[in-house]
Amino acid sequence: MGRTSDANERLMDAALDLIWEESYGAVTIDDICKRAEVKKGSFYYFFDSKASLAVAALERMWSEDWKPGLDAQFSPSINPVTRLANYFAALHPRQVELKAKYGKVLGCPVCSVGSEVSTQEIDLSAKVREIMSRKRRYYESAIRDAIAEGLIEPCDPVQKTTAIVGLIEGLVAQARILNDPSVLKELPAAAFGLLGIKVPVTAAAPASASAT
Amino acid sequence: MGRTSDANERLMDAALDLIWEESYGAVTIDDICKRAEVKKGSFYYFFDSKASLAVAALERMWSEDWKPGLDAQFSPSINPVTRLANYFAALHPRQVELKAKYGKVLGCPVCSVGSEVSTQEIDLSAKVREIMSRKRRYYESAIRDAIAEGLIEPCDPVQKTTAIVGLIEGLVAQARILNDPSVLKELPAAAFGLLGIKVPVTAAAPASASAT
DNA sequence: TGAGTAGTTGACTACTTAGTTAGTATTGAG
DNA sequence: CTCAATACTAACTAAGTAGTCAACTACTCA
Repeated sequence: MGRTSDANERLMDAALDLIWEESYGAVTIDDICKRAEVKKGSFYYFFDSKASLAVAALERMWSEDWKPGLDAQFSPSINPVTRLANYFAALHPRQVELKAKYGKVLGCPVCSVGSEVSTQEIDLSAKVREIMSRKRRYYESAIRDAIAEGLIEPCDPVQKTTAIVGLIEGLVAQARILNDPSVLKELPAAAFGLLGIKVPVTAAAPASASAT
Repeated sequence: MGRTSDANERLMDAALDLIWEESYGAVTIDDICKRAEVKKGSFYYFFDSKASLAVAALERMWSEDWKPGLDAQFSPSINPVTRLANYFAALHPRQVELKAKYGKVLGCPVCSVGSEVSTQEIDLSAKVREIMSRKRRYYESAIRDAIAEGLIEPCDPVQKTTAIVGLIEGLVAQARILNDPSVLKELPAAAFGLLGIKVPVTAAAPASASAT
């Protein structure tokens, strides 16, 4: 039934890259079309606006890139403290890699876009909140398991997760602003301090995830 | 000698407000001129570009609003742990107040702008880094004093400050994204956990600062 | 095979934006 | 009072921007 195309995927990829490299507001529909090698008429064939493209692009990023990696890293088969330790330890090399590839520390596209558009673009910020909430569940579940197994001292896992998310986001944002991934080296120790663990369990798994 | 004016100050105030309420990229020079009731010709009489106006506006915000408040709150005459406790405790009511005034949680303009423009606008992001670095010194000094006075366990104050800054920024950003100041209620406990203090010294001073 | 459908295109409009300029108004110092 | 420094303005240009559309193309499946 008719012609096939991957132009919509090229558009989502181009949009995500550009928004990540620059910012949501700095990227125009023309820029996205140019990078995706798609004419503007085709853009409007697939999407209503830059905001709706961004919503689709973020959802795609979640399901294609983030979710699979997080499912593996936060597998309940892994010791909950190890899950967290591996995840925290992976953030620094990840941003180093991004800096090597793009010349800049790019941080987290979801948080950057979220902070930028939260007072406008309601559909897009709803999607950002949705993705952040999905990601939160991995941390929260690990923290809950750690408490149940007596690996960390009892606490409210919801509050602890909020603090952990804040710490991660904040350090990642700092790394972007300073264009310096090294602040993320503090993350494992700081996060474990926050969780009330003195000696972090040193990572055993291969690490290297694509999330954030 | 010649005509006097406060148009440049009106422009800086308008720019800061608009950028804070929306974002750097979403605000145009025309918007700023309209809010400041200044014609565009006058804008270009005082400033070269939106970026140079933003640099001036941030510097003005620092010297007029932030510095005086921080100097008072972080006075060396105050117990260092109390300095931090009061500061942490003030962030939640501050964002509540902003939400009441503007209808939205606005977060921190410096961090938001910094994250948005860090990969472009080099002068503006240099100014952001400068202001963040100035603010950092207040925390760092309090942490150093607290260590010296044996109020918190010995640690590297530079690393601890990085973690504290990350936690604050991250929670403030979350509050903006969720349009909900209540995540900041976690800040004092989380920050003290990070610093290795079990029972935060309850605030004694009047609180209410304008910073962040 | 051919017919309908999914996708593509370039040229178009209407509008917004940054930035310029030539001339005008206001002020304080002398 | 006056004149030179400072500030202001309306009207302008050139470029960019979102969004539209009618005609076109190539694919798939019946």
